[in-house]
Amino acid sequence: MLKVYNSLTRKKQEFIPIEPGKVRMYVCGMTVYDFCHLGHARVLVVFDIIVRHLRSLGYEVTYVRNITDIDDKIIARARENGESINALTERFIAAMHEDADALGVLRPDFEPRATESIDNILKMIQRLMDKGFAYQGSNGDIFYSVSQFPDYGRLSGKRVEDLRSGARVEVNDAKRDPLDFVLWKAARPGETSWPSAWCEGRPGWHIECSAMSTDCLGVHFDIHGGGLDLQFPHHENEIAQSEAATGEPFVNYWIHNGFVEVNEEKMSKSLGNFFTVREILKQYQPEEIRYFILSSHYGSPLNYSDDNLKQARSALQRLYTALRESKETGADTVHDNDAYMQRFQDAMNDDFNTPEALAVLFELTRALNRAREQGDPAAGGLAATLEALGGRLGLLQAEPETYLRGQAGAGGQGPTDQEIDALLIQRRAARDARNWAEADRIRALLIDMGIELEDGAEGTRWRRA
RNA sequence: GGCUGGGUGGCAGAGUGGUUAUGCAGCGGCCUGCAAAGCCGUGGACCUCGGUUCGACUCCGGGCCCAGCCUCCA
Repeated sequence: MLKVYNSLTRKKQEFIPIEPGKVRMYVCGMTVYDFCHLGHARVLVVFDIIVRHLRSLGYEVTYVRNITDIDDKIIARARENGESINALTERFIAAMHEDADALGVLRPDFEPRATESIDNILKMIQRLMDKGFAYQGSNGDIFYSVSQFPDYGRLSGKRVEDLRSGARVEVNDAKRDPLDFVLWKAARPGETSWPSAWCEGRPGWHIECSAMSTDCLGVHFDIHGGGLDLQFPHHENEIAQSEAATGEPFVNYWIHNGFVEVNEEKMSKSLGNFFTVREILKQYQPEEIRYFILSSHYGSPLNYSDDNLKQARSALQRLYTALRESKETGADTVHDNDAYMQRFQDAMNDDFNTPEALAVLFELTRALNRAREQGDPAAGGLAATLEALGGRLGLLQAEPETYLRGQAGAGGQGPTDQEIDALLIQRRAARDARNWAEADRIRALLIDMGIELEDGAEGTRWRRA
């Protein structure tokens, strides 16, 4: 039985889809004006494994992840760069896809863009106007009237009165209530805009997700996800808009992933303490980033540090080393590994507990190494199980030797494979001559270059540490 | 100030009312020319103060501390 922590109820609950056997899921994606940083990578990877797990349970999943390709920051950045909005967003959409692909993130089934959803957005705003949930402010903007929606604040656990008295809300005379938010923003001269019944303008941020999600998935769907920072106000506003417009419940399960932190502080653009995926990829292999993300529960903070990435690397090396040895052993007898499969499944069913699932992988690895050393033919089956379960997390799908010899860590420096092979031939000669001093000298040389050796029965193997 | 989540061994990170998490690092052993990898064994923890209980790291209450949201942010 799958259990999911639902932000709406603040409880772990049994997951029951609206339509048996099917899951409809929407995740807030990127605003494309810059490269993805680790925080974005976490969203991509976390919901990727959620989709993978749901599918492994046999659900037919429709996964939608939107792209916000029009907003204030995009407009500002395009202006700074002196390029068109379209050129800017296309560039960063392509970059995002590259990063996601590198991290082994499966593409969503639909990837709607705000600028391609204007009709739906306008229709929804019109419905909100018709039903009295929206009004035009004195500046021409269309606002959502929060006081019309009694449930406002349920998702984020906030009370409307508290929000008003907190009043860190921007002062805007055009609004009737400081809590009201923009649905349609009147365009200033020269800004990208679309015609509407009210004025030339562009969509507010929150409405696009309401329009795109209900368009792709229907007015009522199963899962809505995103970073914890979207819980309020973005997701709160989505609920208010969607439920007011459709008169139906919007979403059954809200899933929010925790932040990536740096030195115990949220990684964010405004703090400037972020690391982009491509920066990190200069130092680490993509799978190491993926492992790092999965090594903590999706809802917990994830502290970014070089040390933690290194730990991810060590862990992956252990897993791949076991796989490499066993593949070469070649044994592939059937073995009853149901216990491991079951424990893995149980872990994932418990609110996608990836650290627990990884622990199962390591226990499997120990069993595998032991079996192999003892010449137990069960090794082949254990290796196959390890690879299969790793695959459910999007891990361990590379050729072990390819991973272990890695290209990263090099970051452009470091010896080439040819240089390494040349040194290994020299060392081999020294060893054959029992010239241990020379052999050890060459080994030390390689270690200095970040290459570790393993002398085995069938020769010497190496990997990049 | 309001609200949310959290404080676990050297580090990372799960979990449980009474039994080994797991990985890295450490220590001892096996293996190895020596290493590495691997295997076997091993030390080490549950912020604090009360309460409930035969028994709490795990449940309840107070305190302290941390992060986050309340403004754009994954």
